[in-house]
Amino acid sequence: MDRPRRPTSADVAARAGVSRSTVSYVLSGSTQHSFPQATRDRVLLAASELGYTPHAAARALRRGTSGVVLLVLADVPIGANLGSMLAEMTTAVAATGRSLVTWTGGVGPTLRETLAHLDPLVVLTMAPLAPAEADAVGNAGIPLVAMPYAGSATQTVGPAAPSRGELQVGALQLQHLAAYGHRRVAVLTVAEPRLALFAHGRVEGVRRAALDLGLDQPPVLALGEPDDAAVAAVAQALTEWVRGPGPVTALCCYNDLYAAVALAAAARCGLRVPRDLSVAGIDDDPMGRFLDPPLTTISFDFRDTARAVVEQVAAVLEGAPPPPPGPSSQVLRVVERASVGPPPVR
Amino acid sequence: MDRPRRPTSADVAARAGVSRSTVSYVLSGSTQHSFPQATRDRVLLAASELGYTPHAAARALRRGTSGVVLLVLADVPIGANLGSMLAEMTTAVAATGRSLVTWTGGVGPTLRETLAHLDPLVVLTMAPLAPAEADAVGNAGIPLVAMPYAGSATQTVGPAAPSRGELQVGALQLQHLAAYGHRRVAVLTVAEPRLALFAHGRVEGVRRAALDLGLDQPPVLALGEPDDAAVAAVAQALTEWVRGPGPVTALCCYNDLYAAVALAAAARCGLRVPRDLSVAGIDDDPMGRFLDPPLTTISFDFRDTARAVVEQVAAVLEGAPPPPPGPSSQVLRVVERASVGPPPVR
DNA sequence: ACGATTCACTGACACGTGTGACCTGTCGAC
DNA sequence: GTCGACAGGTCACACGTGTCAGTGAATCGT
Repeated sequence: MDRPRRPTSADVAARAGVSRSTVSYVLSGSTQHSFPQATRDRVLLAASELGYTPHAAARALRRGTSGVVLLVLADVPIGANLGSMLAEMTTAVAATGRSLVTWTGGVGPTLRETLAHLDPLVVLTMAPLAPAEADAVGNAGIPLVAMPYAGSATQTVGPAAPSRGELQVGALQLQHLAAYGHRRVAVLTVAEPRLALFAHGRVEGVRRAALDLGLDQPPVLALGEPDDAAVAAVAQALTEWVRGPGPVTALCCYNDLYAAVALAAAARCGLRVPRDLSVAGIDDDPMGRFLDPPLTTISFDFRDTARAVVEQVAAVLEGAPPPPPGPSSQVLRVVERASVGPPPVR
Repeated sequence: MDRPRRPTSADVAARAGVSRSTVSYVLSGSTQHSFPQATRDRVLLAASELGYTPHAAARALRRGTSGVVLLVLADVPIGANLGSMLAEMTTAVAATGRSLVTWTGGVGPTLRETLAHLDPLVVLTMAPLAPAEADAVGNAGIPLVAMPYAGSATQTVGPAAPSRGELQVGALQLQHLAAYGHRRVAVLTVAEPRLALFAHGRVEGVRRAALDLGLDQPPVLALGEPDDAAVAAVAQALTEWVRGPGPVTALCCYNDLYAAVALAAAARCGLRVPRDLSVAGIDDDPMGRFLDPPLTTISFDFRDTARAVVEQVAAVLEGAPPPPPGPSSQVLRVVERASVGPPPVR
C-alpha cells in the first residue's frame, strides 16, 4: 500500500532518452551547457509526465546547503499581528530562494532534534534564546540572527539582559505620557517567567526614560494571568497610587491586554480614563480600538522589520560574520487614541 | 572566513581510532551490534569533543524520510491562542521523534519551493488549501492531513465547502442564544476573501441550526476591516434590525474582534448589552473578558485537538491510507460571560 | 585536407549517512 | 582436533543529486 517510490531524475532521463546529467542541467536551467530546444522539451515533458520533484535531502546533501531558515518562536502568547509579520517575512525570504519556517518552542529540549531534522542555514530568534537552546544552535555551527527588535541573540550574560527593542518600546511609552505633562507614572508588568525577557526590558526602558527626563522612578506592579484577580490587584494598587501627595496620573502597561486589565480596574475604582488616569498599551492589538476608551498604544511596523531581518539573513549567508547591530529604524510608532490625555489639574 | 567544515562521522571515527561504521552504530544506539563499553566511550568522547552533529540531509537521504511535519497556516490573522496550540502540537509531534514546523503562507506560489526544501513527511492544514497549493502537495506525493477542526483538506469541490468544525461553531453559537430564548438572531460576518472559508462555514452553521430549531433565517451583514466604518455599518444595521415587528435580539459574530465591533455599535445606538441585545463571539480572545460587558464566546480546546491531530499524523505515517474523518469530540465550549442574556420582554 | 573550435551530450565522482554482509580471532562443545 | 557460536568490528553499497572533465561528431578557418 506504500506509494510506488517517487520518480528520480534517472527515471526522467530514461523516459526522455537522455542521460541523468542532461536532465539535471536542463532542469536547473544551467547556462553553462546549452541544449537544443528539442532535447529540452523532451526532458521537461518527461519530468512533467512523471511528476518529478527533486529529492530535497539529496539536493541539500549535494549542494551543501538546505535552503531553510528557521525562526524560533518562544512559547509566548502570539499577538494577533505576529501573523502578518510571519507572512511578510515568509515572502521576503522566499524571494531570496530560501524558505522560512517557524518552530514554536514548547517544553523540553527538543530544539536540538528539530535542528537535526532541518539543518537550517540560519536560525532567527524573536527573543534571546534560553541557554540550552542557544547552545544547541551554537553546537550545530548554525549562525544565529536576532530580530532587530530583540537585540542580540547571543547575549546570554546576566539572567535577562534587556534587549534594545524592548527598551525603546518602554521609553517611547513614557515619553509619550511625559509629553502630555504626566510627571508621575506607574508600570504594570507581568510576572510570568517566560515573558520575563520582554517584561524586564520594557520596564527598564520606562525607568531609564524617566531618569532622563528627571521624573521619579515609577512604582511597578507585576501581574499574573490576566483575570479578575489581576483586575482586583490593579484596583487595589490604584487606590493607593492616586491618593497621596504625588499621585500617579498614568500607567505604562506591559501590553494591550494588561492595559485592558487596567481599564477594567480603573472603572472599578471609579476613575475615568483619561480624565483621572491615562493608560498606555503596547502591541496595537486590533481589539484595543474597541475598548472604552479606545486604547492608546505602541505599534510595530512589521513590513519594515521583516525586510530588515531578511537583509540581515542574506548578509550573514553571504559570509558577513558579525551580524550588524539592528538598525532599529522607525519601526515603533505611537498610535494615539483616547486612553491617554493630559493629567488632571490639581 | 567560512567555517572550518563541520565534522563528519569520518572525523569522529579517525579520532576514536575505529571505523566509520562503528561510529554510526554506537551513536545510533543500535541493538544489532553490541560494542564493549570502552569502545563506546571512546566514540562518544570523540564525538563530543568534535561537536559532531549528523548531517540532516545525509541522514534524511539515507533513511528515506525527513522527519519533518509541516503545518501550513493560511495568511489569516493569527488568533491570540493559536500560539498555545502550536506549542502543544510541537511537543506532541516531538514525542514521536519528528519535528513540527509551520509555514505561513503569503502571496505567490511559494509553497512548492518550501516543499522542495523540506520534503516533509506529511503536510497539515488548518483550513482547506488553495487549489494551487493542494496541487503542489499532491504532486510531491506528500500525504495531506486536515485538522479535525477544519474538515477535509482535499475537499476542493465548490468555491468554499464549509468545514465541519466551522459549521459546529456557528451552530453552537446559535444554540446557546436559542437556549436563552432568542428567536430572531442576526449574523455579523466578514467580507475578506482570505477568510471566506472560515466565514462561510460559520454562517452556514448558524443557518442550519436556525433551520433545525424552526427559527427564521437570520439576516447577515458582511463587514470589512474592523474599524470605525465597520462600527458605523453595524450601528446602521442595528437600527433597522431592532425596530419592526420581529426585532433582532441577538448577534452571532464572526469572532471576538467583530463582537467588539458589535458592542461598540450597540453603545453608539444606545442599546444596552445584554438587556437590549445579546452578543456572542468566537475564539475566546483573552481581551474579550475585559470588554464592556465581558464577552460570551466559544472557545476551542487546543490540548485535545493537538493530541487528535498528532494521532492522525502518526496513523497516516504508519501507512493508514484514508485519513479517518475527524472525531471532533468535545473541543468546542461556550464560555459564558455577560454579553448574552435573555431577550428583552416585549 | 587538417587542426581547432563548437555542439550535444555523458561518465564518474562526491556529498555524509545507515546498514546488511562479511571477516577475524577466541572460546566452548563434541 | 574440528566445528559452531559469538564478540568485535570493518567493507562496501545505496540513497539522489550537481557538476567537472571528457568524448565523439560536426562545423569552421585557412
